[in-house]
Amino acid sequence: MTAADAATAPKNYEVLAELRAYRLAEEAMRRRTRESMNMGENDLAALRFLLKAQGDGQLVTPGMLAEHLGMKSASVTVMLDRLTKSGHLTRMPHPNDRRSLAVVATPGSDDEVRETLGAMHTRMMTVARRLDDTQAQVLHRFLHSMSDALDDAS
Amino acid sequence: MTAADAATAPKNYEVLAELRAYRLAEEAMRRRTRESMNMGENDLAALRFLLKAQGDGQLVTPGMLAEHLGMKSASVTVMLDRLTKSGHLTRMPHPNDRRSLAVVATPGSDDEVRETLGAMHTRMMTVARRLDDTQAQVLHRFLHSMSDALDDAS
DNA sequence: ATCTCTTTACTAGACGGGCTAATGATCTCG
DNA sequence: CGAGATCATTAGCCCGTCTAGTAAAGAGAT
Repeated sequence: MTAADAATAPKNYEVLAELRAYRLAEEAMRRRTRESMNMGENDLAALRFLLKAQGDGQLVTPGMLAEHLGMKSASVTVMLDRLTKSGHLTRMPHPNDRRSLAVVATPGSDDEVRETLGAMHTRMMTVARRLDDTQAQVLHRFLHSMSDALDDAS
Repeated sequence: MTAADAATAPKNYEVLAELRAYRLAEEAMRRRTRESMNMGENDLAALRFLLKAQGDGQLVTPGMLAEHLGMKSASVTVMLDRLTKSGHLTRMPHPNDRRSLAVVATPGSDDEVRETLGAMHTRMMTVARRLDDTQAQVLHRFLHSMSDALDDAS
């Protein structure tokens, strides 16, 4: 494959197609994960957000989840019901504000996510670490430019 | 910020974060588009698929849409109802198979999509075209490796 | 030619997951 | 203390998908 690649110089306009292919691969991975864990897009995102915050020793409230996921506080309530019933998290009293509450992930869900996503993340990290400074620079510029191109207030 | 960037060589492990940032930008763009056109994810994807096929002079049937979008034929029927009512497409008799039908986009929807997505696509194309062969090669390898990393049957 | 199997889109009914509006509890500040 | 803001929750709705079942039409065998 590398021999063929070296022979056929990759045309720059093909990069867009490859970027699209990458996006498709990522979406497929997300779908697999969701299906294997029997939960929706937002449920999984909430769990990831929760685990990350928890790892940083931060307290998460339903309101924070609502803001981060871009959904209404009412919908978050129902989502928490769902995730509580499935045993992924627990509602705990908020230490300072008695109106609010602290959302904490159960130990099991922590393991589950790490197990599912950990290996993949390691593989991606490995790819990234192999880059030398020049290559990292190319990617840095490219990704930034592409992000800007998407922002339409360019 | 750009001055700081030039001074601080981008570390390779930051590339993952930048890739993530790109994904977020893309998702945001998609959401904006959907909201500005008042339609869901699949509706828009169907329209894009339809316009592309139509541009290639190809006939599109509901069954093809079902396969491409990964949804059931029944759901496609309802989607077609929706998109027909919103004036984005029309059902026409299939020339050969009287069981089936041809889905065609209305001229207005063609313009609408091109207008919304065209400028952005041009900007992305411009970024891609600026790459020299070496840079294209770096991106080529990186995107492929990342896609592989996601495929978990590495 | 007709009988059978397959394919195609459609209808009906259910469900999941989001939204809005309204409510009760609690905090905050004049 | 009292008025208004803020937090999670509940109730009721809607949208978009799914499964199951149906009618119409093509394809192939005898």
